Amino acid sequence: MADYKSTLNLPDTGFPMRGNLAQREPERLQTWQDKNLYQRIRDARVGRTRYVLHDGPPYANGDIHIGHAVNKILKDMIVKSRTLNGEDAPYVPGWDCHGLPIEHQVEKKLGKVGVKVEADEFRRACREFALGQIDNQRKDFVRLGVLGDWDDPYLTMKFETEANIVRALGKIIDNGHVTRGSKPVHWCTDCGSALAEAEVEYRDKTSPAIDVRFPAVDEDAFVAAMSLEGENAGEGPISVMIWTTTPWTLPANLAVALNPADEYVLVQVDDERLLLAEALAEEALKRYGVETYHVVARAPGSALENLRMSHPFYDRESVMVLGDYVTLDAGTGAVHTAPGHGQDDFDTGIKYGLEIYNPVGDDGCFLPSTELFAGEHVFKANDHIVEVLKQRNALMHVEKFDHSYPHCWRHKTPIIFRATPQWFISMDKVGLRETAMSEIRKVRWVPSWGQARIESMIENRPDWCISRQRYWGVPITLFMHRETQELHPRTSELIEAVAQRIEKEGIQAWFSLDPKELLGDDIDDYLKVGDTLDVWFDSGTTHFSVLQRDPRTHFPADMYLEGSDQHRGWFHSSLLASCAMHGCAPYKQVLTHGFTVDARGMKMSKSVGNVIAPIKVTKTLGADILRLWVAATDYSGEMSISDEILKRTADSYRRIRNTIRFLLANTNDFEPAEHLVAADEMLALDRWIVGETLKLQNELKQIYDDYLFHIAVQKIHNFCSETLGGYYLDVIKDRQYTTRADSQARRSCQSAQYHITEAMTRWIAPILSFTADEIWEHMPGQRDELGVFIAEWYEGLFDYADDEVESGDWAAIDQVRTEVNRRLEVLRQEGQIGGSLDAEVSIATDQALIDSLQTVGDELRFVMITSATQVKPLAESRAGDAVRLADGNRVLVEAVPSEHAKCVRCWHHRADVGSHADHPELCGRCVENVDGLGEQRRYA
RNA sequence: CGCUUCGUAGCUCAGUGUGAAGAGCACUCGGCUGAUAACCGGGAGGUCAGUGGUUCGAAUCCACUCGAAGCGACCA
Repeated sequence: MADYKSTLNLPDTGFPMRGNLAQREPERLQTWQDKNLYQRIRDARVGRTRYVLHDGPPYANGDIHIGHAVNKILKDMIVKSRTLNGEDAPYVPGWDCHGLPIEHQVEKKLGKVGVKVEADEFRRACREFALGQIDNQRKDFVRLGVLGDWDDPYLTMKFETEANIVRALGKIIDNGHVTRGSKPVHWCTDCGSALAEAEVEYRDKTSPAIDVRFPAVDEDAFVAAMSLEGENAGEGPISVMIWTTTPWTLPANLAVALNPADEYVLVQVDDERLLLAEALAEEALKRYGVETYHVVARAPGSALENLRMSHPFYDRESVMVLGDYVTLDAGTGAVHTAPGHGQDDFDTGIKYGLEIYNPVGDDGCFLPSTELFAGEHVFKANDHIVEVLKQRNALMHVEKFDHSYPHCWRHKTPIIFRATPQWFISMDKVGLRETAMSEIRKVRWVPSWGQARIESMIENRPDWCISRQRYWGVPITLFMHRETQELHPRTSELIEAVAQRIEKEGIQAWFSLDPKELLGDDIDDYLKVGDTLDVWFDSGTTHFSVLQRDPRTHFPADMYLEGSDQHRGWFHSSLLASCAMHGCAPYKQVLTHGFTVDARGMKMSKSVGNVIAPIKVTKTLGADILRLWVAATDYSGEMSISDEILKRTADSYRRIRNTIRFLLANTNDFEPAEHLVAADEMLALDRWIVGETLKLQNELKQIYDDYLFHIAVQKIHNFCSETLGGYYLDVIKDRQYTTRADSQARRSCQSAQYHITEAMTRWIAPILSFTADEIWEHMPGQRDELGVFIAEWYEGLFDYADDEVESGDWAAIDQVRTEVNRRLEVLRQEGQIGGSLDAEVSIATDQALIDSLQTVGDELRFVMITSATQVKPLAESRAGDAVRLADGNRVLVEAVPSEHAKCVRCWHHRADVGSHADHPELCGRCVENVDGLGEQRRYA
């Protein structure tokens, strides 16, 4: 047998089947860095429409986890898809550098400030620590294939940024939003300092639960407010019963709160009358050991507002107030209220104009002015207070009570709520809430429920407390009058003077500042504020410190993109700060992604052991697999990840990779400049596939514009599997391999494959960045060494239009193909044929379909990948066995093994095999292709 | 406990009022050996979380239940 294999044009490529990503991606990263890829993309897009995705700064502490990876990869995909659109989409990464968690880390090493280390040195250590963390995170972000200005990120601790944070505060003060006031904060008496929410953990604690009498000042007023049950209102002193688990807050009591909607009853017990919530009366009285009682009057809580009681052991009054937060879970339905010791109590206090009274000092002991309990530590005072209540006959009952109670996460000791002076950004003083609410409506929220979420938060939130009593933070650079507590009249000017110093020396400039330098003679009257700013203020003002200052960006940003928790975090703080400074939102669009969970939808936690580390994935499967997972997952909800999911992702990666590999292998000898066949000279099927490619490309443009990456992945993958693998590429193999290398028949399908490769490589570039860049190097033709990332959407595709074979005809042919395959499978199972070329088929169908099938004439057999294909009217066959297709046509496929000899070259079974003396094993077509001018094809 | 979001084949996702629920992957059976640790074909697989309702008709709208996640509350 002659060797005809060498006369075939078989696929050949240096593009490997397996990506070996874990090993080869780092090498590719190095080349990107060597050629300064990011900067050169910037240069290439100068003057184009700019699209600024402003990076939400991750906190500079700890290794990156899968959530970081999702966030950065999504950002990168958006930036790259905008670049693909031809836009100038810079990416300036950032880090959030100040704040508590870093202080904790440094404290672990150096010890507490003021004890083992001076504040100045401590801050230096914090700065150094943050820098190390940034380097560590940066290398991991880069490894994920995220392109950005990694050499010059923005850091909230850069001197310049620190100065601008201070200026931002100045601007908000100038605009009249900043106020000073008291606020109850979590206070650890062991730390001697306020705790952030994150430092609080809830643990079980046993407390004394006491029921206390609050005697009515004016009994008649009570009776008058209520409706009588019987003939009279009973007799004896009236007491409102309260229940509390924190006796030590009673010295600060100023009110008793009732639920306005609940029903309260006045109960006659022996010779006194008690006020209780009706729903809790029986249980409470049982607790007091009361057996006989009767209700003498009742009223809803709302009727009792503003009535007055005597404080149980002080000579002052306590007022009846109303609060929706009062519940009937436990107690008496009447809540002892100390505005200085609780959030609800504080809010109520503000509402009723009560003093925010706090008799407790920093050390957790009652202030010297506190009657009866001066100097006692609050928790130790509990017993004393119970004792006093007993003496005054105010105590009705006492028992042990187990409940969950806030504790300091470091000391594991119970903490207290305590009002302290703080700085606030007022929500309503100058209409900040209103501005923010109206700005929210101008922003595009993706998904749309993000809007409702942030609206409800802005609507309900209290004033923003921006002061912290910390070391590692941007200082609140204010001078306050010692007597009047007023800000210095030259505050604006002073802030700018301080900012200029911070610009040169960092925040330490403020802490080291001798106020005299700035204040001169005012020094005696003014106090230098020692508080630092809430870290959310740092990141919340990056629209000012970065977007408005950095020439690489602009304000407002086109996009903020973070996890859904940031509606309370960065989206929120940025909106408020921007509205307070500029009166508008800092972003045009906000995109939210969900959290990563495991295969069962459970959140990842170290203790459960279901954590997947992104860097581990890059080291095993490669960053492109992780990127593909991010892209393929619908980020609007929870994002599941597990080993199986990653394995499936790797499978679908291989499908895409191999499809492109085949395209490259088939165009190995193709030089577009020389061989590209003009559209109107290409075969119909080849023009058709280019048209399909264009259709998909147009869909993808829209899909990328809508940030629906998971839809893009589905479509691209489906295109590879179905349209290409299962149809087009399968059909053209014969022509690709067997026609003459330089024939129009072959160059035509190579041209189509070339167009597809050009287009598809760009499609996947935002997602499979490493792979797309690798493909680019193997693609035919001369191309830019900057690779795929500089490319814009491929313009070489064209619509399909044909007078003979219409688009609908191809669709019809494809439908029939499925029926042919079904029939061939039966023969195969019966052992009658192996490959489909062993068979000859006969298609009996309705006239409409016959017309479609015959548009491609004899070449139908190539489309069906059979040795012979015949079409005939259904009437000439057993019409009853026909199946009905989706379009209504009936079709019956008959198939038999071909009786003809098999051509050793093209494997078709043809009658003319052996008819040529020089090539006894070949069919006529192959003889023509080997020795003659080559066969002509028109359609397929 | 409250608010918000989500729950479609083993996996990732389409479908959001009307033809008997779709795709790819995985699985399974088979083919090819000229994409070969690749490729092609056939097949099986779902009471659309559950229950009840609105409707001629619901995976799709409403209510409740269960499960998950985020945020908040955990308080007297």
